[in-house]
Amino acid sequence: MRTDSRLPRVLHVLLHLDQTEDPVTSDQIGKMLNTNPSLVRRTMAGLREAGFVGATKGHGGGWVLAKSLDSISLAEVYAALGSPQLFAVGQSADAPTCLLEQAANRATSAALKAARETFQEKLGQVTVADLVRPHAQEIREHQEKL
Amino acid sequence: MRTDSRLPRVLHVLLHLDQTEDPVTSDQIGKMLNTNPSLVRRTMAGLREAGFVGATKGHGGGWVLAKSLDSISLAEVYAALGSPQLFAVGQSADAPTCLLEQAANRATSAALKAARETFQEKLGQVTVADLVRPHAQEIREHQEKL
DNA sequence: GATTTTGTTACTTATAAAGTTACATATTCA
DNA sequence: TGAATATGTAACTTTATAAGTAACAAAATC
Repeated sequence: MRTDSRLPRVLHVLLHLDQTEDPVTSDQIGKMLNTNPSLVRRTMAGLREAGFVGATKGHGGGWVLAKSLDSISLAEVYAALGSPQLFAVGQSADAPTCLLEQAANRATSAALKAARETFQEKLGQVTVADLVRPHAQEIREHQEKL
Repeated sequence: MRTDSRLPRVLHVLLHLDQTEDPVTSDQIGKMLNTNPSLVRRTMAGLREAGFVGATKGHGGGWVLAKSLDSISLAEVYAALGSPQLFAVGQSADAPTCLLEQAANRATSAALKAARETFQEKLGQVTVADLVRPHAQEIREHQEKL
């Protein structure tokens, strides 16, 4: 598959939405992301369902933030996108009968699982608001060590 | 892209090669992996170049182990495959000019980088021989904590 | 010299996100 | 009310990459 760039893209959108009071149309967002409005609507749908943004139709309509960015973690954004497949690497078969193949799959899965947990942890430690507050995360991590 | 299953596949092959003295042909391996010999040769090429296996041509030829499996870590196997792209998720663009997009990419990359490090660490802690020695890894990890 | 087997190139297929098109539905404005 | 603006959504095409396939030269064995 092509690399899935939805996570950074919607983060980008959320940060922009935070900079204005007015609704931003899918067309405007599409120009920001260098893509088209239909894809924007499709991608943003998950965020709407999660209650992070609202969309209104008609004149003066568009997308607005429905929640403060400091109350949304990156992990929640990823989940709102449907927790897309994280890895390009995976197991060899679903239910191999060969014990050696099972062992190979177990080892691969164990490493991927650990990596996924790290990914989720990292995303969970950061809010969308943190992204535009450089050093905010470092400070937070420093606090955790005390 | 389709899910890359080369890592578990070659691990599977290495474990099988360890169970016999005789060379195993690409055709036989292909049947094991439910694929064809050409793909086997292409996939195994990296392991040959890394010195993990040897291949001989002609009658009675095929693939043999060239190194003990307890001296090969999973990380080395992964590297021998060319360190294939690990993630299906990635950044939005190569060099965005928008600062907010840069921030979104940084956050995404940071989480992926941490996940990759975990993945590599996990692979580095296990040898191929460990895979068929259940509990061996748990014991090793337990030792590390002392 | 016939057979077997690897090494390698070139091409096709499969998969999932991205991208595109189209249109129904809802809202606003004149 | 009717025109214009937007979303919501379905259907389709494009793109990227591993997997899969075919073909054949080179090398080794019988």
